[in-house]
Amino acid sequence: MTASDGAAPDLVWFRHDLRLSDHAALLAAIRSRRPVIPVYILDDSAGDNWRTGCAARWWLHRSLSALTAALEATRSRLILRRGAWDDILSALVRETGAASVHAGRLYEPWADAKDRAIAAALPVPLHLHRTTTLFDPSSMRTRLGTPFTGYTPFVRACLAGDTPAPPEAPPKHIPAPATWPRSDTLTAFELQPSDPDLPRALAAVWTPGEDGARRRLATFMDSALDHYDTGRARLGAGGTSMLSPHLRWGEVSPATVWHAAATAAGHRGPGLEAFQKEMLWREFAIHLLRHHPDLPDTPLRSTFTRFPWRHDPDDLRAWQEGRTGYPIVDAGMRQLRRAGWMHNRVRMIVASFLVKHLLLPWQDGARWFWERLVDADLASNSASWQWVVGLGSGSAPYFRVFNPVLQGERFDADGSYVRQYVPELARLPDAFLHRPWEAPADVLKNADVILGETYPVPIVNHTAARVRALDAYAPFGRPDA
DNA sequence: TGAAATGTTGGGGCG
DNA sequence: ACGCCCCAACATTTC
Repeated sequence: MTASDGAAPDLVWFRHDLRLSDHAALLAAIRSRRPVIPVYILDDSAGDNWRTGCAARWWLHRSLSALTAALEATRSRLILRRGAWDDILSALVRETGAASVHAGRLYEPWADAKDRAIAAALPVPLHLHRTTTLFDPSSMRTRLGTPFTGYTPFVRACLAGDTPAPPEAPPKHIPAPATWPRSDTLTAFELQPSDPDLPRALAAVWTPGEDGARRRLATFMDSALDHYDTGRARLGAGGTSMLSPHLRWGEVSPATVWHAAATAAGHRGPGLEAFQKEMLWREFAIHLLRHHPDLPDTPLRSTFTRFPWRHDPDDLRAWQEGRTGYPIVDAGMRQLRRAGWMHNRVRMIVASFLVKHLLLPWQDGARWFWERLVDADLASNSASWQWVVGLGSGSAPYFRVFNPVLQGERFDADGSYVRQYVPELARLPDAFLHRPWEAPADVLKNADVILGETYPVPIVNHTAARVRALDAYAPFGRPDA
């Protein structure tokens, strides 16, 4: 028997912070010197109409499994429950006689009201901690006291303030309660995708959980960080950190990543600076969502609610399934389906293609990404789509239309990315890989490509689509006009 | 974190 | 030697 046995426990409610290291809520509970009961509650109604997508649910399943194992290694447990957050928490407090609840704060539009309601309903205090961001997205303000609208001033403010606090080590010991409440099984969460092939494809790329995150971070530090400023343009694996899903689920804290990078980059070079600025895009998106609750659905420029989006289910489906006839677009969309992830450069290319070449609503693209990305995050996803359409201040101007051929040739010059995800084009020579419709008949024949049969003819002509997009967007003008 | 059209410059071929 | 044209390379502007 330890001193803590029999005392009222604290609940540590895990949400978007599925880790033991640098976890402010967990550490606060341990410092209270009470027994700790770690809890995860699956509430499918919590995200309003943004229920966790299928790829992200796969990730969550694996991450919860990893967190359970990590807690059991410290002789603790993870209590799983399915149901409404407030109901389950009230029940758990009642069952366990908990003295308080500690959790990481969320910044989604619905989170505040929900947490306030929970706090009001609970007979014990709900303590919220910052576990998912480097800076506090609520308190950051311009000199005028207004929220930031542009990325650059936001970055200046981040870098002018105190550097993020260094991460804290994981607890060596998590005091256990005398008795554990009952737990659902992970299987009962029904997080596995209906497509039986998806888990194998995802598992080939990803290792969800804190250990997987730590390995991914270490690999990135060793191999790519120093040249990140130029190397991230490479579309094949190895140029980027691929930490986004680990950060999304909080398997590693942003402070851990930030400080690891700053320490590992032996010389403070452009690689480190570029990487930290990417992390600040993530913070900026959270800041934006914090102050624009309708960011996921509603254009930041209200005039765009009247934009004449086309409605063409066939074109939308061709885009989703990666058969637009533009190899770089199709490669990206197929990487999304197979790996639950896409290189950021390609996200911009395919997004531009949807909203410019096809004139289809960005909300449809955002929804598809939401369903298919393992790193699907409401803030980053929404902000990025708005950025591509040209809706935020400082975002892409309306006349910026990516040419998928030039982008492919510039960033996938050796064709390895397209060949990996569009294997039916693999035997085309580099000169025609990104423009198969221009290949002479004998070149196509030698590569076993039959346009319109083994690979689609482009669903739109680039030049015509570009003109159409410029005509459609011009009346809506510049983003900051 | 564009692309395409248009403008400018300078070298080389050629009559 | 000269003017002319072509065109690549680069810069500027326009969408």
